[in-house]
Amino acid sequence: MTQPSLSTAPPRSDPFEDFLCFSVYSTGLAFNRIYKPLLDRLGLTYLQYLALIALTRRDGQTVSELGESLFLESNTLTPLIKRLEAAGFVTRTRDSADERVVRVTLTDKGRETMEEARCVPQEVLAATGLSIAELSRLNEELKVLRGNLRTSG
Amino acid sequence: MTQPSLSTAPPRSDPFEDFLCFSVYSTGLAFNRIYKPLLDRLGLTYLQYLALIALTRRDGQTVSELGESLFLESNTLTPLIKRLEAAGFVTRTRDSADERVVRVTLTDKGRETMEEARCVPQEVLAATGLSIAELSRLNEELKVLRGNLRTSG
DNA sequence: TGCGATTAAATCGCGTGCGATTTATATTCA
DNA sequence: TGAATATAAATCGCACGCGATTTAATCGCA
Repeated sequence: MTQPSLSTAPPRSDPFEDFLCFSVYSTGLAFNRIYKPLLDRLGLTYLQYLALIALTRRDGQTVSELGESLFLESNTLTPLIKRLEAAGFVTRTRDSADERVVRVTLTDKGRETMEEARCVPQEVLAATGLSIAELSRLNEELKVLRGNLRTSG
Repeated sequence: MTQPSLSTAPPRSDPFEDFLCFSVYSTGLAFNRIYKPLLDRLGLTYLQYLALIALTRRDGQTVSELGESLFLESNTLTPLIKRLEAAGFVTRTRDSADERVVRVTLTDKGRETMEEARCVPQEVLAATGLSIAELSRLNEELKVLRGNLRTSG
């Protein structure tokens, strides 16, 4: 044997090939990298964009209600919403009927910015390179997986 | 009409139902929440665990090589690896042939900890509630999606 | 009524991710 | 050789996520 065996060489292939969790994780990173330049123009981060989508669907939600949609809690959302408020996208007001509750409301600027963001989903869709049917099926499978992970946790 | 129309009521259902990017994002969060208690016992975060897996497959990798596996760069990896070093899991050494390069090597403690982590994948697998076939198919689909996102970015 | 329990948000500290820049080393090629 | 270029890590600042705790308001019930 004048050549070192290829089969004993240290593996240089993807060590996470078979790790579903890593595929989910790294696909999330990849999505973020697609969104970033699109949202930078609007002065939004991905999570801020999600929060504004939720408020566009239903304005005046409480921090907890937003958290149920986003699967996040006040330790993450309170600073996020304060940054959205500081940037002029939303206002935060204590509920007069229950002073513990903070309601988050879109400003005109917030609504206008979400109008400008109308084209974002199409651009992201194109970047996935998948058909609507494929995307839809993958989405359903992930929602099942997420549900399973959440109930077993 | 004595009752307000249901169809005009503000939607209270999941506003991200049809967002694949959100399913990926939130499934990633859900995975992290499954891993956290399992890895806390070992004194590792999820990303640290991934880095040690990569090193277990091939020890002595450079920061850049690790980055290729993890889809991350030195701005994320350098602090990560320094924390792993401070915790005694790895050593960092400048490559004598090229002093720009830093090689990361598992310590005995690092190898022992990864031995203790052997059972982690099974526990996560169980938490997914999916069959091996389903997991494998989903994994392949996500890898295609990730590849598409990366080439279009 | 009042006081203990509950609830909603906020706060704090730490570990990612990442754009932008900097530092140190190696390479290139006139 | 040596100055310009390229490359590998490191550094910096900011925005998440989240466990743990705190603060403030409401509820429950004797």
